[in-house]
Amino acid sequence: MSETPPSLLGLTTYLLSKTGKAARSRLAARLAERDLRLWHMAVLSALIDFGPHVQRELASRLGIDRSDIVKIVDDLALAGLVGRARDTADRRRVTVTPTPAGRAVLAELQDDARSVQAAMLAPLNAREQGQLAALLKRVHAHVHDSPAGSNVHGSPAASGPGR
Amino acid sequence: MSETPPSLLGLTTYLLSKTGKAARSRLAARLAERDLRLWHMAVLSALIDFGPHVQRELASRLGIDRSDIVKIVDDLALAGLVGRARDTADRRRVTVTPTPAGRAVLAELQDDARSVQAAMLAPLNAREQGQLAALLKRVHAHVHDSPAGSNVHGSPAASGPGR
DNA sequence: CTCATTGGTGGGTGAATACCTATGATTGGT
DNA sequence: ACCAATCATAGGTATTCACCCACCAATGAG
Repeated sequence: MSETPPSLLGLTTYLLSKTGKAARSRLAARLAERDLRLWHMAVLSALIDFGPHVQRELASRLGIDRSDIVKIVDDLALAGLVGRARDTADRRRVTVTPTPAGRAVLAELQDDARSVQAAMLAPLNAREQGQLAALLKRVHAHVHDSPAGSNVHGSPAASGPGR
Repeated sequence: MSETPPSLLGLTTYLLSKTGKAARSRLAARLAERDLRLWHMAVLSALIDFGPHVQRELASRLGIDRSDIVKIVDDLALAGLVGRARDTADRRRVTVTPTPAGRAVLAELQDDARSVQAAMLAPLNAREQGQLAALLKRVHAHVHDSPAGSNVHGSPAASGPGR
C-alpha cells in the first residue's frame, strides 16, 4: 500500500535516515525490555572497552552532556551494572566501573543487537553484510570528525546535531 | 578525543543508527534554510512521482497520521508549492497538486540532498557509493514491509518504556 | 429522511531528547 | 587564606514528534 516515492529511494541520505531510524527503534525496543535505553548500552560499552572512566570522560567520549550522564550512571548503578566510587586522590571525581553483572548484561545486549541486526539485514548474505558494515564504518568515521560543516574549515562552533 | 567504543562500531545497527541520524539532521538543516522539513520534501516527492493525491492517500502512502498531513500541506500551499482543490465529484475530498514552483523547489531540494550526500559519503568512491545505495535499498525494502515483527522472543509492547 | 461512514481540520497530549543553569563540594594556584 | 576552576548533581526548559480525539461537511445506503 505505502509505496515510497522513487525520488526518495534514489537518495542515499534518505535510505540511511530511514533504515537508521528503524535500526534505532528496534534496538531501543529490545533494550526497553530490560528497562534500558541506548545510552545505557553506550556507556556500558565504553566502560568495558576502555576501562573505568570518570564521568566527565564518559560525557566527552560519548558526546553527551555531563548532566545527562549522571542520570544514566544512576540507572546503571541502581541496576547493579556499574559501581561508583569517589576518587581518593581527587574527591570531586567519581570513577565509574563496570561490575561483573554489567559485563554479563552487556554481552546479552550485544546478543540482542546482533539478533536485531540479523533480522534487519536478512535480505543480505554474509558477504554483503560485511560489505555494508565496512562501508558504514568508513562513513561513520568520516562523519564523526567533520560534524556538520559541508565546507572544509567553516564554522565549527555548532557542536551537536541538535535543533 | 571522543573515541567510540569498538563494541559499538562492530554493530551494524549502531552504525546505521548513527550515520542515519547524521544524514537526517544534515538534510533537515538544509531544508530548514527554506523553512521546510523532511516531511515537506516527502510529500512533494510523492506528489510529483505519483501525481496528485487526495490527502488521505498521502497519509497512508507515507505512513503518517492524516491530521499531520493537513499541516504539512498547509505549509506547502502557503508557500505556493502545491495547490488544493476540492474534488468536484466528492466534495469531502481535497486533491493536492504540485505547482510548477513546487516542481522547481523539489528539484532544488534534491540538489541539496545530493550535496549533503556527497559530503557524507566523501570517503567512498563512486563504485562504493553505488554499492552502499544498492545494499541500503534492499534493506529498506525489507524493513519497510516487516515493520517490527520477527520477534525472536515475544513480548511486543508489554512493558512501558519507563516513566 | 436517517444514519453510519468517510475525509479534512483543529486542538491537544505525552514521551523523548538535548540543552542549559544553579549549587555544593573540592581542588590547585598564588 | 583566598579565588578561580572543576566536577558531580539536581533541577528546569524547549522543541520535536507521533499519536489521538472531537468536530463539521459531505456522501451513500437503506
